[in-house]
Amino acid sequence: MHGPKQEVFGQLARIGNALSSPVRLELLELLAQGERSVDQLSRLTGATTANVSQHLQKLKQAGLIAGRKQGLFVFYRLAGDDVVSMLAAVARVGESHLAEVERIVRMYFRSRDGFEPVPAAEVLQRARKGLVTVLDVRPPEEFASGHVPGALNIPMDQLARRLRELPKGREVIAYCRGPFCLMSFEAVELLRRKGLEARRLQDGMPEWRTAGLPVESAPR
Amino acid sequence: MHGPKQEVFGQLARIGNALSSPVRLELLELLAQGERSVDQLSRLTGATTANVSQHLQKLKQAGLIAGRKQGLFVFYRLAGDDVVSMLAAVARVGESHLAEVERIVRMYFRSRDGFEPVPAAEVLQRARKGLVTVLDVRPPEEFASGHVPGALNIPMDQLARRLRELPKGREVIAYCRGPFCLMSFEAVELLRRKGLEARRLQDGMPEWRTAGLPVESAPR
DNA sequence: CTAGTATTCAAGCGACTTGTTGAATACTAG
DNA sequence: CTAGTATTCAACAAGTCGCTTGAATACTAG
Repeated sequence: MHGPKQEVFGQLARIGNALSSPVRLELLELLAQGERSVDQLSRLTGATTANVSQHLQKLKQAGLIAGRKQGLFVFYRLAGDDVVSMLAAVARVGESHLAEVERIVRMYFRSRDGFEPVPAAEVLQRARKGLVTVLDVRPPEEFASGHVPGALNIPMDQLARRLRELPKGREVIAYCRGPFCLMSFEAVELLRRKGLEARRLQDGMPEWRTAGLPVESAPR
Repeated sequence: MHGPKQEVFGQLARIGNALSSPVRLELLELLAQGERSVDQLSRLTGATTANVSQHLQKLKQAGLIAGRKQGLFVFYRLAGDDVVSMLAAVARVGESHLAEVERIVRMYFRSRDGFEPVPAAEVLQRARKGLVTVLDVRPPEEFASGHVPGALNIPMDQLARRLRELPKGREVIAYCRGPFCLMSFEAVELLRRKGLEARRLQDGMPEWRTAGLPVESAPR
């Protein structure tokens, strides 16, 4: 049993294979924020450099990421926006058909934020009118790689002591890396405890970008 | 390094794992046509029953398929339309970023059909006006599970001797299982050799259904 | 050139995956 | 009940995967 169809499926199986490790999924989530070098990724995930390198090779062979060498560093990035869409599709299937995912989401994520997340289009509209403060709680390098126009960047681990930087009396819309990134949930929880009005943006930066919405980035 | 995010990624990795075997991808393609029993699948793929059963278990654990027991048979089906969308997303990534897939598609698929495939919306419109004949070249059971309204079913292996059943002077739009199913390509090639005007429908039945277009199915 | 650093390569080992085989289970027909 | 069939389970060998370790490569700084 072999033919062109089987050959194509054999190739597509390599993509599946690339997606079959939690470590690689995390690497993809990080790369979806912007390009990163091997040891940045190594530090962010806690894995050894060699190990991260091997995982990146595998992702590269599956066509999901591409590398760019600059001096001593190799900067990896997602191969295209379609990769983000694919990951979103996988996440959607997981959320609707894997009981375990549903359970974790309900337990750790939804419990922190009783409110519905705000759709991207609505946020864009209200931000343009100056009605809300958009808050990006990711690390500065990720913010620099691209963020919602006009967003304020206060990394999650500094939010508690930098609350005064937030304009008074305006609702805050927080976002971070994506649907499984806890930071924006934590941000909303913290802000509400401090008496501010806060909600989460639906999904994170990669999805915003893929939806074709405007992205602002810091000059290199 | 572990937390809710890692747990979710661990679960999603099971979906990746399920997609990491060509055999399982083929099973999913077949199940996307409609529900099937284990030994139907075994015969269609040529693998042993036990082997197919094991693969189905894995797909089930990943939440991609669900089984329904009826008498002696267990009929498996896709867990939902989002699974079809996910597979389409994977295929799109493969086609745009894996050189090997591009090569195979160009070599075996595109070479048979120099014409652009027809988008689903256009086919529906023209079929309703009676301007084209929609031809389903899949096996009868798959046709019975759901087909384009008004389509004619002539399985590929019978097409050569049943050409007369096609209405004269009308363009034929052929379709089959999906983008990597050769049958509709072969059908178009055959029809054109015989002097008929023929083109392929963009994608196959599962994508048509998922796009929310009307589906007709035979009474049980 | 040399020293230093980011990345990749290579080897090793335990754990897991794949397909096969043969038996066990679950159901229908009679 | 018995016979027969669809499916699943269990055990096996061959192969692959995943992480670690230590060395090799490729580049910059000086």
